[in-house]
Amino acid sequence: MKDLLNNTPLGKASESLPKTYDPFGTEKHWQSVWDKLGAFNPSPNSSGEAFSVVIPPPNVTGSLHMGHAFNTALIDTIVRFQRLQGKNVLCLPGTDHASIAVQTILEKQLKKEGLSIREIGRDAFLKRAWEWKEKSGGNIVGQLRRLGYSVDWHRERFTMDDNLSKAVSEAFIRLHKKGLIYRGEYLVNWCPASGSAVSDLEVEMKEVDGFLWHFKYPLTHHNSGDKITHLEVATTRPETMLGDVAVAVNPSDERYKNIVGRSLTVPFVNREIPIIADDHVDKEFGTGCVKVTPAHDPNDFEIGKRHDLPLITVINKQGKMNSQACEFEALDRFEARKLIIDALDERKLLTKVEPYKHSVPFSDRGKVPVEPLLSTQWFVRMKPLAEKCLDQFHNGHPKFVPERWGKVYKDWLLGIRDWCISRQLWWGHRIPAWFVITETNHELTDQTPFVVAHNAEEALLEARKIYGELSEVQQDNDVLDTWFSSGLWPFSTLGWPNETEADFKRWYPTNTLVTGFDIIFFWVARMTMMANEFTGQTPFSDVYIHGLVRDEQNRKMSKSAGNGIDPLLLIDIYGTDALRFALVKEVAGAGQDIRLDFDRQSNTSLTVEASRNFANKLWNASRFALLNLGDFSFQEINNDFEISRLSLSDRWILSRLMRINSLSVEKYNSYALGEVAKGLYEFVWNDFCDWYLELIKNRLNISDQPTSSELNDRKLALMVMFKVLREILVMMHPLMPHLTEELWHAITGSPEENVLALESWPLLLDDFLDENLEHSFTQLFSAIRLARNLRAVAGLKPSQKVPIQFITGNLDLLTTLNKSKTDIKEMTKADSLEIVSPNKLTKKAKVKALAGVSGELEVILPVEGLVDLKNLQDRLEKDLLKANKEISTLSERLSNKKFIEKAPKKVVLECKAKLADAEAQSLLVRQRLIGLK
RNA sequence: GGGCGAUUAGCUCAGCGGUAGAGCGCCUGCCUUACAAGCAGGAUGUCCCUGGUUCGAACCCUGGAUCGCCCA
Repeated sequence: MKDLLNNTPLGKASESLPKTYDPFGTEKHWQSVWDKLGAFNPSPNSSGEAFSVVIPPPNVTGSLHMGHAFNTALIDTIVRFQRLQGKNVLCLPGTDHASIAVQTILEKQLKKEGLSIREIGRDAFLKRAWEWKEKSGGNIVGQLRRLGYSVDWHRERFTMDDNLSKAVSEAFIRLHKKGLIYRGEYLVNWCPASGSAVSDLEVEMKEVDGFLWHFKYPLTHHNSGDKITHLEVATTRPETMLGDVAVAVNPSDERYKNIVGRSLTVPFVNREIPIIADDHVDKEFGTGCVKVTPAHDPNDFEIGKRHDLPLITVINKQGKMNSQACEFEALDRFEARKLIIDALDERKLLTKVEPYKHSVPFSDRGKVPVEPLLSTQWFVRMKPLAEKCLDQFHNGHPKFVPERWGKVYKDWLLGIRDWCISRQLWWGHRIPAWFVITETNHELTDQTPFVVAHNAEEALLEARKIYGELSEVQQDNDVLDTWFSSGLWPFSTLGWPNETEADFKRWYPTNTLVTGFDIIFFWVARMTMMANEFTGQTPFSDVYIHGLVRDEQNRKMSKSAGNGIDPLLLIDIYGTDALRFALVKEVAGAGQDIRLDFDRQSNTSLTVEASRNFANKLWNASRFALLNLGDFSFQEINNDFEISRLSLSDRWILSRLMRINSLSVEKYNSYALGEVAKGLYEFVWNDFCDWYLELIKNRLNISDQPTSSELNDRKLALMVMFKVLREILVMMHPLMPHLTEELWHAITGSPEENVLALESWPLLLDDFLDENLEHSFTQLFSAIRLARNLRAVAGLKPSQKVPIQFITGNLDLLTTLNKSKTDIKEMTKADSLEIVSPNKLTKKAKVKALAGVSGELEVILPVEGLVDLKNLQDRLEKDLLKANKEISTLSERLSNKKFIEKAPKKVVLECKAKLADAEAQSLLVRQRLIGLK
């Protein structure tokens, strides 16, 4: 760009911009300039109020999807705005190791090669994982860069970096010391596909069509007086019957009152089990008898605890029946189900099979039903952590936008449950606990004691201190839930546990967290809990929750559903700024999901195309400015102008400019980014391009021998145009960073190293605000539209010049129109223009002139015979109908006494004014219609 | 079962007490030397239904319908 400008003769910038905006070279160019300048690498020592954001780290699972692009667009818009506000902004990027997801991918790859992780071993597997991380992480970083993300790449973090891993072990150790981490045998959600426990949050309930099987358990001992010989139970999972340890009934259930305490015999395993009474049993459901399998069902587990029942596991970690399952041993759980049904049927114990819709817990990642399984795992005691957050929340920390998500957050904290943090995986942070195996004869059992430490040496020292010099230790094989490290993200990335780090001191706590509502529990709440525990502060003041990107059929875009759209595909077609603008503009105020249209046949999106067109509009407005610059230097034109010499239209556009400035600041600050985008879109396209640029064309396009006053006015118009344009570019910059940066340099001549990204937000000058003037211009514009409409209705050629008369009895309007006579003439292609009040009209148009009416304004085009007047007549009749309808509704309202009494005066007056307008219009239209006949 | 959200023009969505708006699409004219990725003009709505509050309801409140999400 710079070269083009310098090479043009006479320092003219004209004709240096191509006709359409080509985003591709521009984007690459400015991204590298920003990089080179270190524009987004703040120093903690710089002045300015601190503003910081940590980005939600994408998983290193391959590549980004539209959701990331959306999140990125929002965050980058916010931080770029804050930079323009003069703040010392840190936006810190990074990626997440995503234990389960990555390990799943790698295991699939191994399988293709005919290998398994057991075969290649832990070290070789981890080597592969790191290779994968390098590749995927690099890919993701490349994608984020193409989005124009103004983050500090020098501070890029990965959750398994040394420092962050140290933070993880430190956090674990501290929690353990406080007694908030414990090891226990509990029913966990076992995912047979990934071979690991998963947390409650990683389980998704799905409605499935299944069956409810009813079958009988016979009483073990018959008494002669027994009316009942057996109890009937119902279940959706018959295979668990082998692990049944009781049948429960409601204590108030008359049907079974007498046999509580007796026992039943479980078929196949021939186990004698008690009939117990428990309040939680629903008398109405099925037969009112519930089989109890504490080792395989969370509800039964609770019943088991209450009644001190044994736990019998019958399904193993591979999802197969174990040795407790007698003849069904080694069968897959679903296979066993079938055979057990058959066997029950054979023994005449099966009484009923009914189709039944029920919820089945599925593993998020493995996409298979999870198996509630008894196992020893690590847990975090969450209640104390949650309580701190609830306290903070009551004091307004963090603030949720939109507010309603705060309630979701709070409710979850109120019902908090302990968090299973161990995962039977290899990729991730290995649990910093070492078992003192010498205490249990070199075997790892649930009784083996352990020590918690930062590393093996420390662990060994600790163990020997407690258990004697001969102790040997062995580290726990499992890794931590990925969210454990994500929970530390806002402070581990800034240097914690070293709280004296400059970054930590300068930028913690952070300001805004921007993320989707789907991870409020997973991530947001985990971060607030960890942060309150370890730093004593809520890690961000605001949480801006946005919706999800959905596809054209309203489905959530996801890789697994295969309906994701690669953001780069759209970027390649329309450019980054177009995509970003489209995403931000679609944001609803209330954090709704956004739907992005996309034609998979042609790879096109009308929404993004509209934004691309807007980018082009802005491009061409700048091009227009440059083409008119003539011999002026940028310096001359960018100077302050004399306010007293401004034309009405100058004052008008400056008033509009100030209005959009203040509106934008307000909306940016309240995260109403979509409204900022819409507001600027309208201002640029309608006010600036459609009206202002059109209005000044005749001032710019002066004669060959201009007078000095013409020359001065031309310069003034240029100065105003350039000022408005410059400020538009600053305000638009957070939304379309590349385009605006390019145009900024083009229209200011700034050297490359003075980037718009680091400019200051334009001053808001209240003196320019002029509400009355804006109102006058609204009237002026409708007058022009009226004339144009008349031309169109009459079928006049756009180029055809005609005489035009404006007639109005409204003095204000008359003044307004008279002041802008030249403009009106230009905008309506009038060869002569008369603006008069009705009584000044010398000779009434006797010819069958074209006439249009709007309110108190009449427009007359005295051209006879050029057109068929039928069209015009229809038009007028329609206007009349409309006016009369308005008259009737308005007069009805005004005749309502209560309305006059109770409605605000202002409303009543408005109503009267409107009625007067409508009556005037009706009268004028009728006169015109008569005139036509 | 509990909670949340949505329902407005053909499509995607704004508006949230004072006679319905935008973009896209559609119709009619225009290659008017910034932009055809454009310009000018135009058409289009029981604002899901139902009661109620109010002088006045798309907007607030009852109840309901449909769709979607979260939690159990």
